[in-house]
Amino acid sequence: MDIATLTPEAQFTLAELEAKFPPRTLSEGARVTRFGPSPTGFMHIGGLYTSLVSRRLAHQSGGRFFLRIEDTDKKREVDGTVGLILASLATYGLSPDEGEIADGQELGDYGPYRQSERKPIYQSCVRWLLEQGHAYPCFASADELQELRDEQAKRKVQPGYYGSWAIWRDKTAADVAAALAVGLPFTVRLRATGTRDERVTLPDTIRGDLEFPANQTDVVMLKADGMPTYHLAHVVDDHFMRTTDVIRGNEWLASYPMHAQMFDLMGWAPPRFAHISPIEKQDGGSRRKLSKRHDPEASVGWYMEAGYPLGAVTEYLLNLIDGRFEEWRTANPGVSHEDFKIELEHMSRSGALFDLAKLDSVSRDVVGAMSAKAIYDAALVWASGHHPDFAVRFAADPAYSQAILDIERHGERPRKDIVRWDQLHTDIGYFFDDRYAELLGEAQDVFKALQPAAPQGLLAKVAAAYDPAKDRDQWLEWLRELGLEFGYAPNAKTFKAAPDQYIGHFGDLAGVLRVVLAARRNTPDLHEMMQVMGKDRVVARLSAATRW
RNA sequence: GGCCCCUUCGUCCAGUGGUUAGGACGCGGCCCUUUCACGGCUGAAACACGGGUUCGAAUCCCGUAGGGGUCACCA
Repeated sequence: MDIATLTPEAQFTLAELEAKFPPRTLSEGARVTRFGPSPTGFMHIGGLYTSLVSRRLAHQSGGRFFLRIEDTDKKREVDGTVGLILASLATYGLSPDEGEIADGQELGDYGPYRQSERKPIYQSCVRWLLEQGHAYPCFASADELQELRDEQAKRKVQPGYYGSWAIWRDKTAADVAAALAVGLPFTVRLRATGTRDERVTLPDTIRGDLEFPANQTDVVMLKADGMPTYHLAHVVDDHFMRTTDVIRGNEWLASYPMHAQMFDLMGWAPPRFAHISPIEKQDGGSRRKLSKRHDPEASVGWYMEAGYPLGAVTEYLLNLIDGRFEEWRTANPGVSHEDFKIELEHMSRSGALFDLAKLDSVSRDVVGAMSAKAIYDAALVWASGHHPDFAVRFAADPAYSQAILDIERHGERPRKDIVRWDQLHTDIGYFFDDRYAELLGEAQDVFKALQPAAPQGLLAKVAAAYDPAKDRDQWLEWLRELGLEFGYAPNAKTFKAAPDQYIGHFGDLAGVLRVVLAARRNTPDLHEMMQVMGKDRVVARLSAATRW
């Protein structure tokens, strides 16, 4: 049998490949990690999660994090996905050190970083395995394989291509030559070496030692189109790309024995493995993986659209990765989350349930720690892409917009009322005159509902006497006295003690001013709000309201 | 079904033989207060179950149950 015809694209000897992709020269303890998405349409939050773990681990150890596009299944590939993956990673500050960084542009010496462009490498390795007798061609058709499985199901034996079920495993060279001669399509399979009672141990960084039966399945390594399966590609790539730590989803746990066997047959030392549990979602009585079909929040794009601050998503994920993050964050407020060192050993073995309420809470804290300028910049970027109307208003007067965001945000206990950028246009819209005008009708209804606790005369007086130079306490005191003249109790307690002697209390008065100035009853501190609005705007709104 | 993984408040984590089982989010109450937000105090809320081992078990062992994964020429 002519092995060369089975691997037509093989070009290298193993020694040549070793020389081409030499071990990396990195400091002791440096980890090389990777993210290997397949471009099938979107970027899953789990991919961001895994990338975050991998990149952190590499960088905090002085190593490297690379991106490898696992596009060996051309049928499933969706155009544009690579761009989406690159953009998602970049957005969250997770761009790789190596690999594809832009359309057609690659960084690093261990490429190409698209598996579809590495066929010669895979086939070279397979050729070697064929030569050693560790692999063989299989001409079984899809139908034949199906019959095999049906038969196995009928006899209630392990399904799969193994042992005596592996019909092409021990065919003669003549049989192979004959099949080849009639142009039958074929795959190349591993000649499994595992015996019945043999066990293999996986020293998992997160889970500790795990034991499995040794692999006995003659798994496909090369598909009929000459592309590698995940199994072969993983082994070959992580060897020649010199990965030290494979961090992947726990759905790969079961196939570890195959991988271990392939590393062994190739004569390579396997990397360290860490199998992480996927983020799950409550579904009725049970939990399941976040799915693209049913859960919009499974997509990284969802968080971008919803206007979650980038740091909020990252910090929430960091919480799931390492429970000590929260404690660290409390002890180090305002410090970049980049400074937190994760430890795989602290990752939970069970899958975490995605909790939106917790994300929101983390987001509140993240935004709370941001400066008005930082919030402005981030929110404007978001608005430009997702809420153009607001973006225009917001960008018109940056100083004004930032002053708005700075209200009650500069002290020891900043406001924590912002969760996502998309709430901004409703929360602070009234500061902008055009938006305020739109809200006026509703505000007047509320105002009227407040009658008789809304004396226009009082508004006129406030407008006439408004002096921005007065500090908060002075102004409040002044207003309190004015309110008293108009029948407002100085505080709720006094009012409650004698409700029939007053038309309301100071809080009601403040409420009236809020409705007039902001077209809503919930606003930040009145005094500070008025300061930011400026005297002209305040007086104009108050004066106009005397005619409501 | 075989193999494998997982199991502490609703959720995310602490806890590695002796704790009133701790924190965070969420929820309730109280306080602060010009509304909202913040903040403070406080409450309800968990060791899946059954056997062992031990003076003593959330912690160790064995079962059981439940959940999840995997058994493709998909990754």
